[in-house]
Amino acid sequence: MPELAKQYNPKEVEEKIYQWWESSGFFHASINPDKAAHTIVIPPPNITGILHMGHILNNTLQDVFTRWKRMQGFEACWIPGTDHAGIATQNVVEKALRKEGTSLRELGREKFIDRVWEWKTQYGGTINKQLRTLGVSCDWERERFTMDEGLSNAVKEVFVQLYDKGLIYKGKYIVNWCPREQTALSDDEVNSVESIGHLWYIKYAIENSDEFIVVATTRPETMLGDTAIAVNPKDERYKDFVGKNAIVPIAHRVIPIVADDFVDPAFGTGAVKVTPAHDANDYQTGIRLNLPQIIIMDTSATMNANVPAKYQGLDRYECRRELLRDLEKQHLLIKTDDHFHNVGHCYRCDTVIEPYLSDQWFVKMKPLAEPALKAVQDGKIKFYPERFVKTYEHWMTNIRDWCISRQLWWGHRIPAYYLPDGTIIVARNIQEAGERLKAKGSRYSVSDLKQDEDVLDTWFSSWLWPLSVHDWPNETDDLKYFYPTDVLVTAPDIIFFWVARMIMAGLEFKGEVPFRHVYFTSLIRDSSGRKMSKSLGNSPDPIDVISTYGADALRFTVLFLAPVGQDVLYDNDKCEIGRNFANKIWNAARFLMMHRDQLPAENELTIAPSAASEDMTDRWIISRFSSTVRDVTVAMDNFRVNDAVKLLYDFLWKDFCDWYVEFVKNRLQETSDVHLKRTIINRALKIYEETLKLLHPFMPFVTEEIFQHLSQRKSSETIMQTLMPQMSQTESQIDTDIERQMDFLQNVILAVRQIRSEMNIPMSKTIDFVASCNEFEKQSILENNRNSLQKLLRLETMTIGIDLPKPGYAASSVVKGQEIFIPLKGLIDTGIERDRLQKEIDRLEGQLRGVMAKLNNENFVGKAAPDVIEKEKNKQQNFEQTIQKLKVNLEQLVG
RNA sequence: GGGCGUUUAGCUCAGUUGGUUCAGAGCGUUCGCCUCACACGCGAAAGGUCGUAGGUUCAAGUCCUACAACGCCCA
Repeated sequence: MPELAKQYNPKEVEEKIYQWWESSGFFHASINPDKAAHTIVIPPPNITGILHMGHILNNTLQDVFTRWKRMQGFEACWIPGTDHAGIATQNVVEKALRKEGTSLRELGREKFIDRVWEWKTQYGGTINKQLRTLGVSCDWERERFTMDEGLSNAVKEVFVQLYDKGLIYKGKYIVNWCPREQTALSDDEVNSVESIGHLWYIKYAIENSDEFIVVATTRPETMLGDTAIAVNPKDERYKDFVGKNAIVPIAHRVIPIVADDFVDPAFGTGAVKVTPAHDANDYQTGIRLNLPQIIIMDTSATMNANVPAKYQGLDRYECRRELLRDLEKQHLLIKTDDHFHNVGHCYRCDTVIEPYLSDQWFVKMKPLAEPALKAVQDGKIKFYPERFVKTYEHWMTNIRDWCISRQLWWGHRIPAYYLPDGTIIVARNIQEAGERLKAKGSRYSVSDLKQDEDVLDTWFSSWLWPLSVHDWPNETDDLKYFYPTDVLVTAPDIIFFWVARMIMAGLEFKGEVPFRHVYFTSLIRDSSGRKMSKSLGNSPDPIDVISTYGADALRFTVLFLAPVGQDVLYDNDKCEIGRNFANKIWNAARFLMMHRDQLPAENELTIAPSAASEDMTDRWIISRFSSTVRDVTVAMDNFRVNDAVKLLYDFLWKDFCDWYVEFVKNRLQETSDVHLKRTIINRALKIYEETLKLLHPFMPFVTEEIFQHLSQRKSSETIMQTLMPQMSQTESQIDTDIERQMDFLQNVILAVRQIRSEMNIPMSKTIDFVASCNEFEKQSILENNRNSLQKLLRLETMTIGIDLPKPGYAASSVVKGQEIFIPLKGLIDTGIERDRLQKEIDRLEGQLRGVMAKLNNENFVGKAAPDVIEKEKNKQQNFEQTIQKLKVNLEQLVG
């Protein structure tokens, strides 16, 4: 077997291993009646997207869950894929067309869509290639795309079902309009950003009078579409105005002054202009009061023919400037205040949203939301962290209808057909539309039908993802076996966009929740707590990080830094945590294998370690290992990945390397019996290999690489398909007695090291050791580990006994009631030792005071649980005895 | 304005049902080590009134109330 390099080098192993895994089909899951399924569907990234730090955490977690369950004996299936990202993708391709000097209108719908598909095959899905460098164990054979045929069928099916049930309707409605993307957006696709703007106070003349009424507005250009002025009915200032008419300045249109409760008398002047076609609130008022709706802009927010000629063709902001200038000239602009308000921006291109009146399709959400809310409240779906239930409840109880039409070409075309008379036929395809037409007894024929030009919101396909990846509405075997999924791992910012809607879809269309657990990931921020963003340039490229530190290091580090529900302050330097740990694991293997390979390779020497050859440290490490298996399993069952990672880190680094391996070294030196040597090393290797399995889901590459080196493997043998150590089988090996004994031994060693360090006794100088015990058990623990103590502490002589006489001039320590002395031979400054002892006495006396305060308190003795009182009494005794011993030692040092 | 979260060592954060020598870890700092797996390492140390003020309790980092600061979501 080739010797391992001194340092672990991820570059040499990761790509090679991944290719082997993937080409061997280790990631593939298929229906297996002997196993329970564990399914995860990936939150499909956008096909235009590239990997960023957020994906790293999210996908590492999904991989950890998948690998963990796979090694627990589940048929673990992780389904990858991408979504078609209507707006983003259309933008990218349009940009390319512009460069070529053409446009989508010039190409026409069909050719444009061909172009998008072409683009998709050539450039799309970069992210899935990048994800492989992270080591993800997705079943790539099952990769899906939201525009695939199967998924399109699901979309059409759902649209028709909901329409037939009356849950989809078309209506003229005020929507969030992005003038740049030229499409409607749903409420969730609008980011509201607090901005500094102005409040302009404008005078409107009262018809047939010299009076004026002053209104305040943040968007003066919309006055050209005003159809009323509204005041609060209780507002005394304007009582006399209600019922009169005002004249819109510039436009010279006569509009009524009306009373409506929604007007806040404290805002501005208490009189507001009403523009039903360009403001969501005004729209509602307009409906209530039956006001006309005047659309004054076209779809790119350019002023249209409904405004005075002077302003026609101007952009909304140019128009605003022009208009304000004109108002000022006419002395109609009274004042301008600075004003903070929230302005909606497009989540894709950040353009300011224009509320716009247009024909759109909507889903009625209330009937869908009710069962979805209940499923979470009843615990059929659990959220981690749990607090997101509140966020979910709030949104679900205040839900508004979902605008699902988008004025784009790239996406699922709305399966609605129009007759020349405006009748709408909704159908899965044109044939079905024809049948439905015939069933209606219409005088028209199929050739008269014209399909809706618009497409559906991308989320209208994403919300079906857990179903549609298995070709629902077909009741496929895969669907039966793999649905519902087990865990959804996602960022909390899409809880409304996606999580809530998937729950609705699962319940509505399949009658079953789509997943049982939802794990909301942390947000990755930079080291000063700012969100990572392209414009700030504070977002490291994960591919660079992986090539610098290794995928395992990055994975381990983000998990190590990411407790449930807390944001992660990330910096590339922090990857040293993971890199150093990978190297530590590597070197532990290197040590064990070097020793094993030094031994003659006789058959009889490969025998398994037996219980008879175990010493205390063996039993201790087995116990610690078993505790670790239990604690990690419990942590994983509760989705506390961060805990699991820390437990493994501590076990491997501290218990295994710092302590156990050190003892193993001494035991190997101590004996010349190769048989025994082999037994010792094999046992250590066995425990190490089992630990590697526990660690594999978190650091797949380094664990696989070492696993392959540990022994001769068959060509298809991979750690990822081994069975994880099971808590049920190891739990009985937890031995608190042994852990207690080992704790004593460790504390003796720590005490002597402390003396060495504080007395400045270098390791090159040997020292004498005297242990005066008052318990036979502790005496024999020391006796049984004479050799290890001697080597670890570099001891010249060792004297161990019961109630030994104190050496005259010695540093001392009390460990669990047992006295340890290091004779100083007069060479060392006793002042340091005196200070050290005094400090320890002071500390213990402080503790003792605390204990005594409790024990002297009648209330405590009267009310606390008996076992708690007992413990306090024990503490008192221990403290008193230890202090007593330390004091005697201190006095001796003075004398 | 409504909701949610955070506040513990210089920094980043654990601390799950109130009670174990409970005040912890990693990084950083200081001191000592090239100890034959690892300097991406080994050994040791210093460092905190647990945001503030009340309350509940025999007992509060932990539970309750108010307040403050910071952050996120919604309006």
